[in-house]
Amino acid sequence: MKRYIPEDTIKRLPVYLRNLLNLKKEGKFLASSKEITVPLNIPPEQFRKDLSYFGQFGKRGVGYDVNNLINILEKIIGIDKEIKVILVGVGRLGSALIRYKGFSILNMKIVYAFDIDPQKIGKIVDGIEIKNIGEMEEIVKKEKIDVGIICVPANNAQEIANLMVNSGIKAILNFAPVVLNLPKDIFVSYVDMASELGSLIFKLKNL
Amino acid sequence: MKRYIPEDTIKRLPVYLRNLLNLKKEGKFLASSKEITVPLNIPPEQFRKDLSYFGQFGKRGVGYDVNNLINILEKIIGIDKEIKVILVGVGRLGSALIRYKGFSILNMKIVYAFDIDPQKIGKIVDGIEIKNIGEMEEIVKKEKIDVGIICVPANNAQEIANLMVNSGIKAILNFAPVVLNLPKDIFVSYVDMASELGSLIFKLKNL
DNA sequence: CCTTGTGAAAACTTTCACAGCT
DNA sequence: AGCTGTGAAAGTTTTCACAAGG
Repeated sequence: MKRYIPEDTIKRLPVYLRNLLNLKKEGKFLASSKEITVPLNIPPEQFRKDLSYFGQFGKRGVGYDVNNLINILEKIIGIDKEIKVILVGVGRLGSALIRYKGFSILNMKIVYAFDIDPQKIGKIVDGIEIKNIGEMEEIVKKEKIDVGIICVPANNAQEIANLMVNSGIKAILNFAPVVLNLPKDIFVSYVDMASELGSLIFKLKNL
Repeated sequence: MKRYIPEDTIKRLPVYLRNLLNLKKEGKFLASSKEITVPLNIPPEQFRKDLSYFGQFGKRGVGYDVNNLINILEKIIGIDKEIKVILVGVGRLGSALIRYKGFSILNMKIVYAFDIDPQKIGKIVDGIEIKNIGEMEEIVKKEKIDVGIICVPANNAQEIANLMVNSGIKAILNFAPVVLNLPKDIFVSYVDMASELGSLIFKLKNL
């Protein structure tokens, strides 16, 4: 399967965007590929090549209009309008994510949170009422939400993922340390903190 | 710079290990590369190739001894003995990580946590006393700890990273959404949840 | 006949180097 | 003169396909 856009390019787009938002906050209106990428430890030609998959957005001899490029990247990524996200599993990690401010910078917002524990249901976390997992399907369908975050323990993650797919969720960010088995039209990403730390220790010990 | 072990191979090692630990718990003593990798959505030849960078651990026509391979992978990764880790920034996310059970499966343990907020210093989270960041250097040096997790806000992350490096930390897992500028003998990994979610949304909207 | 281990080929990604516009 | 945009080259990773061993 030949892909138009390299996977690694896709991963860098939100990083570029966040950095451009920082430049904007610093009052920059114009920036060269070098200025944009040096603080990211990415070579400028990587940035230019990445952008080239989508069009030509700079001015030769000049650089990039910061505000314009922010708008363009938001459109490319698909976050020019706020994206609604649901979260399932309001444990320690889940509630930390609900309160995490980093999502809103990229125009993404956790709008509903669900749990199975009656002790948690009804409580408010950062303005979000925790709802019974049984209500998820109806809400997701009614609100046409297609992005979900899984924060339940590993042994419940597959079950929750199935429920999400049945409800119409099309993209899942999974924090449970388990690989999910899903239809191939569903997009999944994994945040695997223990593996990440393990890889780091490997490098420390071996390289 | 030619590399012995591909970066992606390194990332998969802890994943293999965790899956083998699951197989062991299920009572499996022997497993083929196929049995090991199918639940991970990884082709069996990838697994065999990955292992081949380190040696020959299977029996042709038979498969792999689960317990033996667990020991081997733990040694390869460098977690055959428990690895001590420190954490800085005991906010919502930081305390969730202190309580996270997923690290111990891979023999890693957060043994000290630090913060700058006097309100937090002295409190106990999951058996770990939160200490003043000023005590970090001495403790890290005395205990010869070389892995640290950064969970502070983006604007403090570089400062904490510098402090870690001065204290002798050699590997950093950074949860702050900012790229760190560090000496090149320091290993860094990033867990960038918002970017991960952003990439997922890109795929959803574009692919 | 099953499954591993691995060179070689294919696929993919980054880096180079320079043409082209301002 | 300076910076972008991009084919082509170099580098890296995955997949193929099969020899070798139980």
